[in-house]
Amino acid sequence: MAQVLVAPRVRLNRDRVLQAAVGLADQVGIEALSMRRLAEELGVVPMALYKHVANKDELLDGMVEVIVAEIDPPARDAEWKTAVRLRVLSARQMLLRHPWARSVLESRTTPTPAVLDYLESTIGIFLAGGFTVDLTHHVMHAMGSRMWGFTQELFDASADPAQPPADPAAQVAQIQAMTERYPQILQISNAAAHDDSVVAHGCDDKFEFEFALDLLLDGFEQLQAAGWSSSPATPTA
Amino acid sequence: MAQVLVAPRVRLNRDRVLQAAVGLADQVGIEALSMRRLAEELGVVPMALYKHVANKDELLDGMVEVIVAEIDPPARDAEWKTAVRLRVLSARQMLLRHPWARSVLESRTTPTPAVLDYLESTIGIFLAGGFTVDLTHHVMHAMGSRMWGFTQELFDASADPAQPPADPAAQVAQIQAMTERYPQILQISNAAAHDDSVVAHGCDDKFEFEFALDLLLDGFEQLQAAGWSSSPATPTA
DNA sequence: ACCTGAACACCGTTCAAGT
DNA sequence: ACCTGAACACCGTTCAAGT
Repeated sequence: MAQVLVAPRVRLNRDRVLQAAVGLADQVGIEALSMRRLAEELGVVPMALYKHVANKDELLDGMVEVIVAEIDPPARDAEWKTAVRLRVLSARQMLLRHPWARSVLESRTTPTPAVLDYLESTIGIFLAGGFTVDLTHHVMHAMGSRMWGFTQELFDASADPAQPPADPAAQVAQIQAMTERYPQILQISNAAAHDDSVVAHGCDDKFEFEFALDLLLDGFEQLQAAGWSSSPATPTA
Repeated sequence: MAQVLVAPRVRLNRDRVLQAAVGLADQVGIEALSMRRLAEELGVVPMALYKHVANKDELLDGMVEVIVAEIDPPARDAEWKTAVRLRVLSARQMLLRHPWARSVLESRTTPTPAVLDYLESTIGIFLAGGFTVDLTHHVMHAMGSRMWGFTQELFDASADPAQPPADPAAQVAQIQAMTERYPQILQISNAAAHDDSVVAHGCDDKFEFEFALDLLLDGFEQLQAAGWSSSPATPTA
C-alpha cells in the first residue's frame, strides 16, 4: 500500500513548472490557476513550487516569458509596413492560442526580458524603415495593445463561458426592449451581420482588428512622409 | 459596555454600498477591496452586504455604473469630431480619478445599462455627423479602449507603488546594461525627455493619448469623405 | 425586512522539519 | 538540494438563526 502512489518521475525545475502553468491556464482558465492546483497537476505538494518560482507573481511573469517567445521574429528583408503587420498578426495568433494571455500581459507592471526583446526588435523595424526616433516613440505608444495582437474588445463574450442559455421567448423580449432603449447600438451590431434576424452572431474580429491596425499604419506613413516632428502640439495629417 | 459600539446610523442600501466601494477602491486599490473589508468600512458584518448586491461580481458591475455615470454627456451643437474628442477626454478624466477603473472595466463581460447608454450616445455622435452605419460600426471597434479614455499602457509604473527604491549605484549599472542589450528602447524612451541624463521620467501621457486619438479621428474623417464601405477587404486611405 | 454568527471550501505563503 | 506538513491570515459565500 505504501509505495503505490508514484513519486514525481521527473525532477521539478523552473521550465517544467512554467510549461505546466501555461498548459493548465489553457485548459482551465486563468482564474482557476492556483499554486495549489498547479502543484496537484504536477503531483507535488504546493510548497514544492516555491523552490522554482519565488511567488505567484513570478510564476505569471514566467508564463509571459514562455508565450512572448512564441511570437515570430521580425521578417528579414521586408518593408517596414509589412514587417510590422506580420509581427503583430503573429502576436495575435499567440493570443488566440492562449485566451488568458491578454489579461496577464496587462497585469504585469515590469517588463521581463522576452518582452523587452519583443519591443526592441519592433522598434528596430520602424527605425530601419526610416522613422525618426521621435516619431517612433509616439508610434509605439499609439500601437498600444494592438502591438500584442489585440484591441480592447468591449465585451468579450468568449471569455464568459458560464453564461446561462436564455429561453427563446425571453430572448425575443430582450431584443425588443433593446431596440427601444438602444436603437443605435442595435443598428451598429447588425451592420456586419449577413443575416440580421438574430443579434448574437458576433463581429469579424480579424477584420475589425486589421481595420484599426491599417488605419494607424497608414497614418504613420503619412506622418513620416510629411517629415512630422513633435514640436507642434497637435499632429495634422 | 454593551451599547457603546454604535449601530449603523444610516440604513444600508445599494447606493451606499456602491459609493463606499468606489471610495474604498480609490483609497486602498482594487486588489485590497474585499467584501469583508468593505463591510468593515461600513461598520457591518460581511454578510449584510449580500442583501444589497448578489455577489462580488455584481458589486463590481455596480461600481462601473457609478463611475460611467460620471462621464460628461455629449456636447450639444458641436461637430462630430470635437464632440467625440470631448467625450473621450471626459472619460479619461474619470479614469484618472479612479485608477482601478481600467482593469475593472476590462474585466466585465456583460454591459450594464450605464455602459450601454454611453455607447448609444457615442454612436449617436457619429451617425449625426453623417457616418454610415457600416463605417460607424468599424469606427467604434477601432476606438477600442480609447473610447474609455485609455490606451493600453505597456507598463503602468504608477500601478506598482510597491516598487523598492534601488540604490543609485545599482541603478547606473542597470542603465548601462540596458543600453547594451536594448539600445533602441533607450533611444525611444529618451525621445520625449527634456533632460536625458536619467531614464525614469516618464512620457507625456496626455500627448501620447491624443496623438493616437487624433490619428484615428483623422483617419475616420478621410474614410468618410471618401465614401468608404466595407465591401473591399482592406481600407485604403 | 434586514442583519448576524458560525461554518465551508478555498486562497497564497511562512516556518520548521524531514530526506 | 529539494520536498513535505502543519499552520496562519486571509478570501467569497451558504445556511440557519436572530430581531
